[in-house]
Amino acid sequence: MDQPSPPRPAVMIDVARLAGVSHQTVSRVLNGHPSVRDETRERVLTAVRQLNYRPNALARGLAGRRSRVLGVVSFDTILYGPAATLLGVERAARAAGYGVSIVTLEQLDHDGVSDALSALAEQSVAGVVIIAPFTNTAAALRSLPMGIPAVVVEAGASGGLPAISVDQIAGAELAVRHLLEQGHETVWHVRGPQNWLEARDRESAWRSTLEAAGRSVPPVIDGDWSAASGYQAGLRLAGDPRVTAVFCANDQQALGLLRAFHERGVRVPDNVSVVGFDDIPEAEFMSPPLTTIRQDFDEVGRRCLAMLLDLLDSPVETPVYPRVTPVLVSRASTGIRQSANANS
Amino acid sequence: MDQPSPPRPAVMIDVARLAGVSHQTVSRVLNGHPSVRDETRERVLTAVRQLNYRPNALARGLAGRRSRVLGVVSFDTILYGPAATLLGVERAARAAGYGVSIVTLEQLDHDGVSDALSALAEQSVAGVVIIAPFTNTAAALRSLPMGIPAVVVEAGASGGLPAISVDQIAGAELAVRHLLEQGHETVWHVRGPQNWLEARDRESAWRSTLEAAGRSVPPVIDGDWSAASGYQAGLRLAGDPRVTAVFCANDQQALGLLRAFHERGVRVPDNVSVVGFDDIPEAEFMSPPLTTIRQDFDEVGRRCLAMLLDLLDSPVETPVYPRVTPVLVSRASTGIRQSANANS
DNA sequence: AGAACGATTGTTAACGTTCACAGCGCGGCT
DNA sequence: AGCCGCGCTGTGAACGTTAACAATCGTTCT
Repeated sequence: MDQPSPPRPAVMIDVARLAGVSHQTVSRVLNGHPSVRDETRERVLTAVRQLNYRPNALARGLAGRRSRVLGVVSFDTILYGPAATLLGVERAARAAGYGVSIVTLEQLDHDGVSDALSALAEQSVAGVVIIAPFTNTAAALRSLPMGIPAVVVEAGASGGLPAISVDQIAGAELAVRHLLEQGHETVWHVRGPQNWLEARDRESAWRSTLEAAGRSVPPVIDGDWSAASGYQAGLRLAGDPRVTAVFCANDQQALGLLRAFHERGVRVPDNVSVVGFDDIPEAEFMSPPLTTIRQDFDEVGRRCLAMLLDLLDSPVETPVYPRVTPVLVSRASTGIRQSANANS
Repeated sequence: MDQPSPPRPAVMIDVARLAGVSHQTVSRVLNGHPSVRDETRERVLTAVRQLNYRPNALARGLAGRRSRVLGVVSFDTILYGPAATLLGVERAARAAGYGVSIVTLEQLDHDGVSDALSALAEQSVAGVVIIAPFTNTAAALRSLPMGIPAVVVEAGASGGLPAISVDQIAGAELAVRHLLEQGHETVWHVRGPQNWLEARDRESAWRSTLEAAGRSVPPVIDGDWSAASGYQAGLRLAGDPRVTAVFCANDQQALGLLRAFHERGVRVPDNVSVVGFDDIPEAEFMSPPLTTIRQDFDEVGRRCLAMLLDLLDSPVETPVYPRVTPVLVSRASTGIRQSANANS
């Protein structure tokens, strides 16, 4: 009788019939194959619109080799860094006509990464972006017998896998130099969790920058990215008169540190200057507003995708992309150190 | 010659051959069909392990009807709420054996939602979770001629679509009551962006709770979730002696507000009490630690998924799930109001 | 003029799985 | 004895697309 809007969505053969061509011609038009007459192409496209036809990605993936879907393996998508990177990748992927499937890791060991990758392989994703900047991710990846093209975010020397990274070394240098230039004798450091590569890079750059400037290197304080750990570090540092400048491995830790200082009557930046890392949206509104290192995660996402697409085209050579350079955002939590230089 | 590890992954027919059965029997074993002899099942499973066989999700989706992949339409995955919900949904989905494809909305209008849903439909997802709590999402959804089962997070009366939501009304009531109980004459409100349903709910609950208690309702202050907008609001409220208690629509706004108060010498909670909403991880370490309303996003994610799976089983009746109840987390930003009540 | 060529289109066979149905062997019932 | 039914297994045909090859037509080269 009537089917004003067919309950079953149109498929390629329907379009072909309506346009009076074969299904293969429709396929050619959709994939931009050159040898199709303009008049035919028009006819097909009209039919496509008329039926509101959308090609079935599953069938596409099955028949062809590529699946227009990328996988993303992430860790804690509530953390600012991973979340921002994920968003960047997703945007870039969508712009390039790819869908994005995500898997968040529960455990960080070899099996965790392996399971995640298997799950994605099952969906036959065309490629994978791994946002899991752990020291042991590299090892896990190396031993993976997978044929899927993959790029890694922030994984340092990750077993030969192509990687995109923000230049953590440069960032930490910016932070330490900024503090030294303001007249501080040295800079203390609240580092991030040791199984994160970024944390290690920041710590070692902090150390080497101090050494290069001929300053003493104070003992490092442990942290785990959380504001709570920064708070603990703050309580520990608050009593120490030698502490005039602190570089926190991320902004949340800096927040906790500021809180502890505030409680203990340590004034920032009058008594102690503080620098964070990331430039989370809240940094500008902390008490006082936090000087920090900004990373362009959107750019990271874009480059990741560009790299992955390069890799899909020519799987032989691994493209090399430059590191993304972070910048210093100077706010009220750091100030010129008045005379009274350190102890004496 | 030799193929110690075949370059091409094994498929079902390979398993069948190795186990000495037909491909269909393999399929039955994999899908838990009851009528397979135990001995046969064992033989098949052994072959599966031996070949490291993983079923191809694309082929599965094409042949059967279901595709073991769920779609998630989200908005700003850097915001705490959406990010946490996304994580919750992903975890629950993975536990149920589903993959998750995400699409983040760029624009909030009808076309945006429509495009996102089309993109997911193309991948023939089994169902969709929509984390896009906008006032006009509802309208966009209603006019969507889609056959995909969908559940919506926080969408209030969203055109008959099944929805999971945190009880915003109850949350806002908790906040306002808490402040009134501490002796405040009334409570001011910095609301969220007007196109978010949650913002509207919180505002109207704030209003009605005040009215129910017979208190005057001060003019509402605009905000947009950002700390920056909270800061602006804070500057505006700081000079006003009538302001003794403020309920911010989210924690970021509260952060900005606290910053503005701090700058203007308004002490919290001595002069003004502040309550936020969400209980972001940073809330505990603000200056002072923020009293706020905690939402259990993990629970939201779990229920979302349970609901969607129910819906997949029986598409006829829309299951009804209770709202998730938020709780008050009392911290130092609110305190008992000392005598000196309001102005005069 | 004959043949070979390029442009355009159609035909058939994959891709790897599930679904629908047909078979087989065995026990219990009439 | 024959028949039905049940537990188990196999066979063929989908699903919707792309890849590989064949076919047709008008043109150009020798």
